[in-house]
Amino acid sequence: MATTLRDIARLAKVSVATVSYVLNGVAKVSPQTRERVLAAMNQLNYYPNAIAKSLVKQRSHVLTLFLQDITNPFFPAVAKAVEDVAVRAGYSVILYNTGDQEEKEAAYVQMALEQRVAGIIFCTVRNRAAVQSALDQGTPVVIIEWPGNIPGTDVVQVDNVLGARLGTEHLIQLGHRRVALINWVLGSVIAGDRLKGYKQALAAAKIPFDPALLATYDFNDPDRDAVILKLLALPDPPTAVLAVSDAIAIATMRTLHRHHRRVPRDLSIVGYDDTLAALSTPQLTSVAQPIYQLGTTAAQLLLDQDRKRHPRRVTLEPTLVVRDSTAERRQLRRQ
Amino acid sequence: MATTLRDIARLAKVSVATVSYVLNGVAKVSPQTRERVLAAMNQLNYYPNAIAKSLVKQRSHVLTLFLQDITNPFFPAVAKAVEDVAVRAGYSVILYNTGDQEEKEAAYVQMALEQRVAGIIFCTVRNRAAVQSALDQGTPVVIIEWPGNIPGTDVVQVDNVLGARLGTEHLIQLGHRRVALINWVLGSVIAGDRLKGYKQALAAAKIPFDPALLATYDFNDPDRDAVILKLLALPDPPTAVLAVSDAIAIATMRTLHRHHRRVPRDLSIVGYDDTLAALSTPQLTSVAQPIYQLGTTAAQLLLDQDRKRHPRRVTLEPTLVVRDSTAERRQLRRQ
DNA sequence: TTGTACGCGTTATCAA
DNA sequence: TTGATAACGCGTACAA
Repeated sequence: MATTLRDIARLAKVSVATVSYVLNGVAKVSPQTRERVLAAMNQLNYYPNAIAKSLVKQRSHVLTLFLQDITNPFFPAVAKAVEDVAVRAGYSVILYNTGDQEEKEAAYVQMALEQRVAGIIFCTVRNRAAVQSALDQGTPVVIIEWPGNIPGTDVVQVDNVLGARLGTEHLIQLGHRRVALINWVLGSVIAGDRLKGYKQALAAAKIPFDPALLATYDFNDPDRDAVILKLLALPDPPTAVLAVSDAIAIATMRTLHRHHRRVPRDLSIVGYDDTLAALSTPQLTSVAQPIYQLGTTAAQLLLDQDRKRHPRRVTLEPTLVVRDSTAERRQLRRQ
Repeated sequence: MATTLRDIARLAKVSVATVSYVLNGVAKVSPQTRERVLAAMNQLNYYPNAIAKSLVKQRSHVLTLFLQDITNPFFPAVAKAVEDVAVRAGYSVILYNTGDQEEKEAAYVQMALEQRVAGIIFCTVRNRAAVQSALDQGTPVVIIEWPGNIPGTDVVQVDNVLGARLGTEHLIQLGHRRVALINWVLGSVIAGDRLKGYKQALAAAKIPFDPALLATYDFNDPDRDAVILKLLALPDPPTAVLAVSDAIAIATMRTLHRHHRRVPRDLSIVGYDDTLAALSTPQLTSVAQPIYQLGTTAAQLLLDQDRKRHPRRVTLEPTLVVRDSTAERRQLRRQ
């Protein structure tokens, strides 16, 4: 059996209250008793029982991080960041992979609430009701990258319009006028914002927007490479591509390779996220998201919530990392 | 305030004990009272308090996973696997990144023990004392990939001798006789086992072992590429390379590329782990580790420990995944 | 089948 | 500066 405050009290010939005082430094304790208590704790190899503490405080020293899938290269850095901040404040972090499934989200929120966790960070959510049930139960919530508004939650996000604009502008500055955008299936706010940034860059350079240069990539589609071939088959094909993730960019490069287009000689490519960018050959130019900072900010907001009660929204800025997958547009032929 | 058993008991006009019974299905409760209680629970939007439950049971429904760095592509799959098994059994998973630092390991073990976690999985450990303190406190421990013996712990590992042998044999079968091994700094049991497997494959093919073909790669060394150039500068240079991780293989490929060696035309390369292998160009042939299975097995062992009390050791087998980075040895010149 | 009462290890509120 | 003691929410002998 683990030793308890009572055991120490007995050994040190004081009351449990006194032991608790020296443990938490909350009340004045005379140096002599303090010493006696510390000695007893040492002798009995005492570990405080966080559970009992939590029962009194009605909150455990545990944060919860919800994400879609830790196996997706975007998330590990978030998890690391949250843990770094949490641990420094004496909190542990529980991780839940929701797989973007509403039922799992609901079930895991339920588990988290039963544990009386000190707060929840959603890095990805679909189930608004689940979020709401956490708020109803009084658990602080921070949401990462969810542009929808849920009153009572803090939000941390990255400026997606700016990111897409940066990537597109870079290509335009290299002389490209036919820039394709390979996006996710439209519908999400993020995909919409990326498109918006892309259009802004075109407009600023007075390049007309051509819907034919818009493609939609879906990893679940067995015929997913068709959209890329379709771009290549255009009468006036793109000389550059902005992909909305490094994974898509790499998949695109592979398809291009198979069809004897060379990067960046024949086509320039910009990725997004800067997670896999350094691994590919050639190394990808990519729009870097401040992923780690996303996590630390979220954790800080969460741990702060008691003090400042108003919902807050923090927007971080992406940056462009130039590597080897982008180059000046080749002049094809003199006219 | 959250609603408690007492609130429900009051509303349903029964005792708290009865409410507890229907909650856990432990004693016979008449259908009528059962219904009344469930209705009351529903009406009051009751969340069981896992903390109070844990205090009684002296164990929380939380597992702990220690790993070096979730940002390293080996670990996310382990984390996912552990979580999948844990959640199915009603457990949550706390994650700690130790960064391979003994002090952090000790501090996090302390935190875990204070939380009275139901068990700890170490996927990476340096600090034997920390492990021991967990065992002393009666917390079940499973260790992944640690060949050292700590009595009282279960161990899950992958056969590293076999893995290195598979990779080397593949290259030998392709006609290569000069196969380099790019290993970590020697000293760890894993590095030793990989070397052993490499030697076994050479011996089986009656190829003499040449220490000049052994290299040590260290990502922290600013001059880390020198070891590769040294291999290339040998009088009789290797035509194939086995690297002990995909990351090293990719770094090697990049260096080769810079020095105008083409893969697999001039050199064949085999990676290890099969984590990044599919991302590179050309895609890497790699020794695949059953990473996910490593995690599920560890979690199952942990959740089982109460029943079977004897320490167990499970060894899983790696497999070879052939892709585009290996090819038959070119006949350089007819003699 | 149901109720009473105690214990789990702390913190916190009083008194002393 | 210390000590008794009542919570905290739940499980569970034991009694009814």
